Amino acid sequence: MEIQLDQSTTPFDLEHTLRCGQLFQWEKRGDWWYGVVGEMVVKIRQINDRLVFQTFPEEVDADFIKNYFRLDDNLPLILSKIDKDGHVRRAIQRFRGLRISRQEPWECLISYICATYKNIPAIKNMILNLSKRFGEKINFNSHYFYTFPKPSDLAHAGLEEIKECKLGFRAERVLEASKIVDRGEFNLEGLRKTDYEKAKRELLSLPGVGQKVADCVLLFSLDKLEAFPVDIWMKRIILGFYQNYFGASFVERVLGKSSITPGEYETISSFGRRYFGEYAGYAQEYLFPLSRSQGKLVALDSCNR
DNA sequence: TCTGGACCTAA
DNA sequence: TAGGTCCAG
Repeated sequence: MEIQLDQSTTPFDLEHTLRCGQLFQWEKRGDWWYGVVGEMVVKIRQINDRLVFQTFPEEVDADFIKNYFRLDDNLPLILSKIDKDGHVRRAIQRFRGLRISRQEPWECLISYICATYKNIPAIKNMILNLSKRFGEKINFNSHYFYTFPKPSDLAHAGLEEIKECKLGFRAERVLEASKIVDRGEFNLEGLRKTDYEKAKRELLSLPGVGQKVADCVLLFSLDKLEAFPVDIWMKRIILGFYQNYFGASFVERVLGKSSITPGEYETISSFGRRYFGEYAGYAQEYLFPLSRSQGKLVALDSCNR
């Protein structure tokens, strides 16, 4: 199947989107990206304005893909709203077409509980291990793929089994969170129509969910585009680019250590929401890849001095 | 509220 | 060290 894009009204860049670090279930083989979305393996590539895709074992319509990649977002409008200064503008020019994806909340929650204190390759590995062990195997194009486990699959697993997926101290948090969701005591999907502040408070009650994980789940799976997750990279970027908006002692103190307190997190995150507005999450998503590019890191370092 | 330290592995 | 969270003091 195919989706015809109009880059002036519906800009989209599959490559930027799948490489930006939000998603952990995608892999490129040759010209094609393969990923697992829900119960489906998705094979997709972009050729200029055409998005070509195939799903297995079932066929899905274009809306499935449009929903997943948030092609319903008015990206030109969003980008114009977050275009507040030269820093974001450079990011926008460089990564134009990058979109936040609309992940399934449960998978997003567990993924980001696992992401604590790990790099992306290790996170991908944990998710793959969990899926291999507790998910369903799908054979497609002579490769095996694995769906993400359901809440009940993890809730009824043993702690040791989960630990064997290389989760380390995250295993207990994943197991406990799974039990709560599996018992029906936490309605993840319901948070979609709850406002940001309240939804965040509720998420924070789950084991393994602190402010950063909560903001990621809200932004990446529950349509809270104002959420502004602050990890160590975003801390460096914001305090590098926008240090004038913070006290000098705050900047020095927070940049000088590896972790931040809840109060410091809130200071930086609420600055992001206030400064960039209702689509702050998109600003975060465009700024984030700057931290992973060598050339820009040098610029960031010099900016800090 | 804030601070320090533990926490599992592996790229 | 790595895309933090949790617990005690």
